[in-house]
Amino acid sequence: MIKRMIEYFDIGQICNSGQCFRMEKKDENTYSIIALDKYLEIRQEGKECTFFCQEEDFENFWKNYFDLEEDYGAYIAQADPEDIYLVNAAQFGCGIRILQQDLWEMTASFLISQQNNIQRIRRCIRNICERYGEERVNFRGEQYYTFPAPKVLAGLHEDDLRECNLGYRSKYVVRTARSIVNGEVDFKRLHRMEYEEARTELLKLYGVGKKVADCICLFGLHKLEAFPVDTHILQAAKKHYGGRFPKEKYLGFEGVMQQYVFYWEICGG
DNA sequence: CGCCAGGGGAGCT
DNA sequence: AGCTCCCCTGGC
Repeated sequence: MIKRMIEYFDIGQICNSGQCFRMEKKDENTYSIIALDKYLEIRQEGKECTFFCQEEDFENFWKNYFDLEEDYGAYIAQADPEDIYLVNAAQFGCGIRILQQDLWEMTASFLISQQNNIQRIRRCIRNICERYGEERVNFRGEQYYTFPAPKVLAGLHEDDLRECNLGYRSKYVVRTARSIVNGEVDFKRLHRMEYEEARTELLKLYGVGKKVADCICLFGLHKLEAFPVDTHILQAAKKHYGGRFPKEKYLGFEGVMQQYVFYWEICGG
């Protein structure tokens, strides 16, 4: 059990920000998270966070996962003070962090996300994990499941994933898994690429367009300059910016600002 | 029952 | 860059 006082961290906001589909609210102050083969519970009261895990896992994994070394207050402070909308949005979502999640899981998750709502995305992913992931047991003695590796999903038929409620998106996931297994796209090399190059590489995957590629860059490769444009961001841009968000003001951390706008649009107002 | 929207994408012009 | 068509579920 690890206790820390953390600034600009709100596990509830992170859970609702739509970047992680394997985080659940257990009760008012407690959330559970599954990442790789690890299970964590966090309790938060104000700035005081309790991580229910071993010191070693916290230092070697979760600290990085939650991007705790990064100063998000510094990002928020750079919001243009004349941009009242953005200043308010950043304040409203000031506890959000860009999680450092698994590249393959993010790729599959955001393939599933298209023309889909967050609740059903969660259910799709839970179905896939329960059916094709590996079983583990948490510290409470409860079972949980890992996200299946590319080679597992590559061996499936499209209809197998339709049974997981993916609908027409199942062919995207199966074909992409095969592209990774047969080496058409080298996932290990993506981590060493700059944003633009990684994005171009991801766009080669069947079912990955600009929006999904940027989500993968932001959440799976931690490229903070990636700025996914979806329907909500587009609506906000029309309402408040005459059509296009001024992301050139935020070079290098465009994606952080995107999250504040997105979170405001789905949870604010 | 029909309609429509949910963090789009492919394929074409 | 903009258009059409594609296409699955759940809510109304």
